[in-house]
Amino acid sequence: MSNNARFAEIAALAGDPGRASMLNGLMDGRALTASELAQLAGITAQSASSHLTRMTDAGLLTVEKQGRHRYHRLASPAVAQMIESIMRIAAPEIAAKPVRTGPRDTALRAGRTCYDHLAGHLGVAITDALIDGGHLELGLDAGEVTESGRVLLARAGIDIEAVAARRGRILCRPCLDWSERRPHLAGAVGAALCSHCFDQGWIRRVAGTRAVSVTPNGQRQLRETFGVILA
Amino acid sequence: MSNNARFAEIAALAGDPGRASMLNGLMDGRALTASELAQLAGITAQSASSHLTRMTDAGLLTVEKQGRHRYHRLASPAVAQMIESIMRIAAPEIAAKPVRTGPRDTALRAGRTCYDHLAGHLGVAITDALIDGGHLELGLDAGEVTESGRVLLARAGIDIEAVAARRGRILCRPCLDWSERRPHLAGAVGAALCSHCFDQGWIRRVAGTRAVSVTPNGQRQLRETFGVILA
DNA sequence: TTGATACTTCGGTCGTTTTCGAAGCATTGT
DNA sequence: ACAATGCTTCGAAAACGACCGAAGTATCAA
Repeated sequence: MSNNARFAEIAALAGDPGRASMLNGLMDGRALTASELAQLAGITAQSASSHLTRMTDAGLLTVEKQGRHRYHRLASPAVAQMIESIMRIAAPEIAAKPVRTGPRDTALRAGRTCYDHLAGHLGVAITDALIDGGHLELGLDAGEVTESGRVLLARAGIDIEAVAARRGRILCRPCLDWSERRPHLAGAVGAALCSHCFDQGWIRRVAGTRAVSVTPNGQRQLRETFGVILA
Repeated sequence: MSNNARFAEIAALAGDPGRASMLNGLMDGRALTASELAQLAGITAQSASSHLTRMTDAGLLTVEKQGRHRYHRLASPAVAQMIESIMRIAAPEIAAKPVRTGPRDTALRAGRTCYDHLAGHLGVAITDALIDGGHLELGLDAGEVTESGRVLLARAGIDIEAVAARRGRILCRPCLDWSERRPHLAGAVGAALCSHCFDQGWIRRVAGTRAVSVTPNGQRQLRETFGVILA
């Protein structure tokens, strides 16, 4: 098949409302069952099954069989990035929201994961705190960790250089998933920060949901390390 | 309309073979007439017209009326990036090609523009030369200009800081358009470099095509400034 | 073994979309 | 004014794909 035909095929897969719902539902990086995805998209299990097969065959999803459940997840970060880039066009009002840089109410009411990094108020609060502290600079479609940010992250135990070496180079970018109306830190650095928070026990998944809760220790650490202020 | 519906609508627009052809045909950043796009996609003018209207309405394209021609171009770099991110999924074998870092044959047979930066052998040769010289580091999905690269570009008259300030921050990334089988420098730095080459008269558009030719002076400058070796 | 749950496959209907011929506008050139 | 060119609108035919009911397979729990 020609490259152009494959291009159209991939885009067409994302271009059905039902499949689009599923893809966006998987944007938090977790694996969902076929039934959950069917319900999410508001279609029957039969239809969902067909859609999921097609998306898996095309390399958009991977599936993991576990008992009588089949867990589906996005096949790669590249797929998540594709979804986000489409969303950027579809919902420009989100992308247009400026990254605020002054101090503000960082109420930490809800946190969630978004593919591989932190989103929700938690994600926004951490991102804001890093920016306020001069550790991070985030533009409309790219970002950079400052020298002080490197020091800070290194002191917290996150090896930016290792992250950079594994991926292409440092990849820092704003994420615009639309449950949050403000950009928050994604990319390799966002992912590293997220897994570090889990590893340190600062945050925990709320069982059965995509939400994360901040542990008491996590609240203290986030405040002391990154200056994240809790409401 | 819900965000999800808009998402699906945008993706579906890219998901038709004819429209996909047109979008990819516009990836070099130039404006093409409706007839040219129709021919490119292999469809009649009527069909093309309908497609172009829809894509323009959806914000994917902008149109400029000039006499009895209507010139269509991608509406924004964000659209180009969306197209590229879809292509990344559709043609993974291109993305998987490693960025070569050793010295090599930098035959400079053909150059073209790709949306807003240089592609073709010219784009690849410049990118390679920058990497070889330690001025640029380019990974799978992000890149960075090194300190020596900043000095080099500044000496050549390209103000990286100004570029960075205009866009979010420095945005350096590999581009994977599929006429070239190797990544080349895109992003804000790639765009700045490209326009600088035009401004300095190092390269010129070949009338009526998307190709650029390197002027004799350009060949000398590129060799002396960036170490680009011409075959 | 029996029944329930999770999911897939089959088959047919129905709505959407793409397509192009034909006709209609607008602009340019003579 | 008239014809030619570039493009759009209209209308109808054809193709495609999404959908769900029904039936089939696999796993789990008694």
